[in-house]
Amino acid sequence: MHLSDRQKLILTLIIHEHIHTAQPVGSKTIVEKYDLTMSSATVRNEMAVLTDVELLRQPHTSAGRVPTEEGYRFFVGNLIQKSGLPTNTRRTITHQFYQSRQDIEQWLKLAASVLANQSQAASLVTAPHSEKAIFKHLELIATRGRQVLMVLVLVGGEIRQQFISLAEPVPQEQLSQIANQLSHLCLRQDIQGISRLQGQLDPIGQEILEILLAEMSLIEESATGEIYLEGMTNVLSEPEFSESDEARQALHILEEPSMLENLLASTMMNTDVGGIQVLIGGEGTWEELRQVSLVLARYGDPKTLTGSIGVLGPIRMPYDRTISTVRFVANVLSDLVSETLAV
Amino acid sequence: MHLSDRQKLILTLIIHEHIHTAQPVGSKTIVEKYDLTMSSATVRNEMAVLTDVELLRQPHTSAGRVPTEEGYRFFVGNLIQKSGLPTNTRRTITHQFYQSRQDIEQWLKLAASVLANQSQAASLVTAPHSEKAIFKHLELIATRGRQVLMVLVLVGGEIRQQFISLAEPVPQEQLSQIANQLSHLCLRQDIQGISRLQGQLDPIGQEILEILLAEMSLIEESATGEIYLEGMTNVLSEPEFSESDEARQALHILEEPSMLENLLASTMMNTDVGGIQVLIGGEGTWEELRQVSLVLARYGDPKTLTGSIGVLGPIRMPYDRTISTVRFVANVLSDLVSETLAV
DNA sequence: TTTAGCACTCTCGGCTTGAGAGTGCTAAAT
DNA sequence: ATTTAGCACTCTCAAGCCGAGAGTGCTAAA
Repeated sequence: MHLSDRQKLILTLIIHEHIHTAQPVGSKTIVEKYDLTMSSATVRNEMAVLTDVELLRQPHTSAGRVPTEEGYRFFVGNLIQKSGLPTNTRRTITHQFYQSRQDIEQWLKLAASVLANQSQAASLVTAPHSEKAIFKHLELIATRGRQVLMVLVLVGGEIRQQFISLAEPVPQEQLSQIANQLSHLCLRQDIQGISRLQGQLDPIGQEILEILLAEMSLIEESATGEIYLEGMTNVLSEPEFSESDEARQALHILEEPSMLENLLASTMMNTDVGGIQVLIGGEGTWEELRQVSLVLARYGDPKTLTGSIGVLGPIRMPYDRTISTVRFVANVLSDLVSETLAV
Repeated sequence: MHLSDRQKLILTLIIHEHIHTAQPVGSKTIVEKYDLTMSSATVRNEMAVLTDVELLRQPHTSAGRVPTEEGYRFFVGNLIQKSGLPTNTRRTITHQFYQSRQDIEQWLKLAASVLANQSQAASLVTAPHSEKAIFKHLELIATRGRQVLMVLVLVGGEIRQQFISLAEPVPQEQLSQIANQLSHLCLRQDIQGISRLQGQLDPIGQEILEILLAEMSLIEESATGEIYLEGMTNVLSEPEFSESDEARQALHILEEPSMLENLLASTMMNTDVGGIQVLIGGEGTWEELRQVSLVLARYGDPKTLTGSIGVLGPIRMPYDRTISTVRFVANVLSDLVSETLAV
């Protein structure tokens, strides 16, 4: 299907208008609001055509037109390349990142917060995560009796801490020594490498080694890192969600880590770092997302550590703005991650 | 104000009924539903009295009665002592905790999840936090160039990790040595104690000491630990929130950490561990909470480490059930925390 | 090809109306 | 002195009706 320039213009204007009135838009409205040189009748004819090819829809005979999901997709398709963020917005955002604490967790929270505020919608950010767990460093800290705090650092910077309970109390001295020994033996090894050490250590070392291995497989198995959400309430203030049930279902997906991981896994599979995915109205697959759209991106270092960020808002969200924000924040995070965390 | 037993009964029944119909309840209804031995006229007379003392309210002349906030308070007051959780529910919950990973973070997430599911409302859990930061252990892990990962453990078990950037690159060997030295020097010291070490160390040690101090004051300043939320969407499915704005405002408070910390600080001040606070309809102070109630509890070790947990639901929530759940989960957490984290 | 004009359709808010729910009062019954 | 039956009264709510307004599609002229 190919559209004339005029048809594209009209489609764009209708979407644009609908996005911030949340109302069906009529022929007269756009002629007047945008000072078109043609008459409303002409617009009406074009609108009829656009309705035929299912880019527009009329809720009822005598209402204006509303974009269909296909319409939004067309619109977004034309949009996804260009669209930059205003320089001062970029500056504000960058500034916030560089004056926050130099800490990956802070950055991720900040990213979630920036996305939520800029887009006035719900945002999600997953911590960078690598598919392959490679050992970097281990610490053991005695707490009380047999309880020991284990801190495991992976190449790339993922950190897990966990309280473990040993078979018998071990003094801090000895723990440090074991940690040191293991740190050296395991450095830059993956799970296979480390499991080869089994049986070569004293009993306590062996005990810890097993816990270590269990933890590392756990990390490899999980599909994403920690998930940060923000701005759920923003979505609720959109007029189309005053009958809250539609919004509830969508937000519920965000709240349920397993569902969200699924969604991200299946969506981001074929998206590389720097790329943007726009999911409009659930794309026929995700029933619960029928009334919302998702703008998603990957960030990080393609081969090693990646995470996802995204925004969930009403279908009639300001895509240009949202896409550029998401893309920009993804880039900022990519930079920060590769600066700080790389081996 | 003192009520006759019959009045109490009627009040209780009305609240009970209203809680699961979400409708005003009339005299005839309760006589029939609860097989009362008196007639509806009698009930009506009593209802008139209860309305006079503002425990009940009628939305309009010819509707049934609805409890006022005061009414709920009276009801909850009679309730707060007793109310135990069914044994099998207790078992289910305990079971979940003991089969989860032995990790404070997991426990807190689990607590949030249990509360949200059991009460079908929104839950909040703050990580245990002590007002006084006491040093336990320090680790420094080289990552790349001047970037160093610092892991700080406090007595009580709070852990902070942070990437720091030193003036010049330092090899892991030396970092370990510094960490060791500092760990010994600072053991069980508070901020004052540690600041006395200033100037007695080599330049790198000094640099790290300062970051350490900054971090510790940051911890002391913050009012709560990490906050975990869950089940926000549960609240949205309540009928009174189909006009979503009321719910939005309340959920917004949960989403905004500063507001929530405020709320917790001012509410929990005079609640000791094991105690329960029930905030009904914002108690006149919290405008945004007018339409909701909060059931809050403290857990942890009174003198050292405490955190808060709570449930936010519609005013007409099943208080008995919610209170016992919150109390039970608080106790479980207290046990786990004191078992694991104590010095 | 575009546009003016017009008849037509459909929604939406306002209004009315009747049914139903629930009350409060009064007078009789216990 | 309570309790209860009876009844008139009040108010909401859903349904139906109406007219205004918005917007369309078609036709015929420019």
